[in-house]
Amino acid sequence: MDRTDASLIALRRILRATELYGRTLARIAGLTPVQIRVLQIVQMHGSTTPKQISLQMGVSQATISTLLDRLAAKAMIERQRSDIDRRKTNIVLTETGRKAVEGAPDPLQQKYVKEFEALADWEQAMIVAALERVAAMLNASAIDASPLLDMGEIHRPPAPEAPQGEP
Amino acid sequence: MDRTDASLIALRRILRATELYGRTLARIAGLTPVQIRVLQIVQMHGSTTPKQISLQMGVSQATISTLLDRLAAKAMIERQRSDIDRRKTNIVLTETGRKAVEGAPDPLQQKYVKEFEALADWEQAMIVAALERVAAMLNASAIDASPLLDMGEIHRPPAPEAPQGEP
DNA sequence: TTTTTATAATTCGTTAGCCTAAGTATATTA
DNA sequence: TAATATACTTAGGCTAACGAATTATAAAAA
Repeated sequence: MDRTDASLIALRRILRATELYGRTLARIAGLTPVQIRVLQIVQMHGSTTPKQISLQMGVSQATISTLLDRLAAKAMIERQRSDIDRRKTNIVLTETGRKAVEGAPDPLQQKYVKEFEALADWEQAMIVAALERVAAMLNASAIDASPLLDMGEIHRPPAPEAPQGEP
Repeated sequence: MDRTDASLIALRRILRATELYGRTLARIAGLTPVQIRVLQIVQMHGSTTPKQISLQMGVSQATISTLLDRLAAKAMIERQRSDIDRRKTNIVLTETGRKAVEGAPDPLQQKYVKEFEALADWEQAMIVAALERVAAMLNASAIDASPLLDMGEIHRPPAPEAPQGEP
């Protein structure tokens, strides 16, 4: 079989696995995959604005707005009007939200990390190199990658109280 | 940085890139990503049933039913009651549908193939090996891979008229 | 053969996610 | 100060997904 095909097939299997598994896990957590993602983003910043979230997720501000409505209704997040620039709203996790996001297993994390860490050193290195190559190829055009870089650092210590963007 | 983190970050970038890019391309084609996926599945089988499609996509039959409604409304597919088992409905592409799915660039294919094929031989081999390893790790539990394997074979010749499943 | 159970597909009602357009409040700049 | 830009929300409309109920048909059991 052609190598291009082989790589595409593997990629598709990866996409499919994460998608299906993400749905399942989200149901368990009582949240949707997207909602979990929002919570994760908020947590990793400690505090963010809707604008920031929408940029990071690649959806419109309006979408985030309603999404935040739902999360607020579940008491997962709180909106706090910024004092510096009163157009802005700081989004922070509530205690409930913090617990939810920490309890909610990350689709990738959960299923993958354990096995990855059991691999031989050279194999880990190879996989990282290959994945990064692929990501670079897919990202080659215009899609901004930097905000996502943060998303890996999930075992970062709980975010501090101090909101960012308002030094 | 930790290698596990590095691999997770790369994976996430891959997921994000395909998701965002898929949306864009779908809009161009006048179809949603999911609709394109359904058309691809139908094309590759030549003819399938809603049940089959739902299994392959991992969604419920009900979802497929409404999805097919929309595709039928756009004259992309046709429903044909099976003569063998009259509970079943065979889904076939119309001429319009065939053109749409062949014209609609596959999100992954389009963006990725060109660069992949420009890589050195050893690098291609390494990437395939790594991706397959990752896919295997993510799939470790029971998600069937076989139907998906087909999805890579997109440059297969146009499906024949003869419906499958009804020899 | 008749009854029961299983399967395939659809319909209905609901929820989530996403978009665009329009509106409000606040900043910035000319 | 007036014009413009930015941040967010609201409203309306679509797609996608689900579970439950329904209909038609097939297969198995009595």
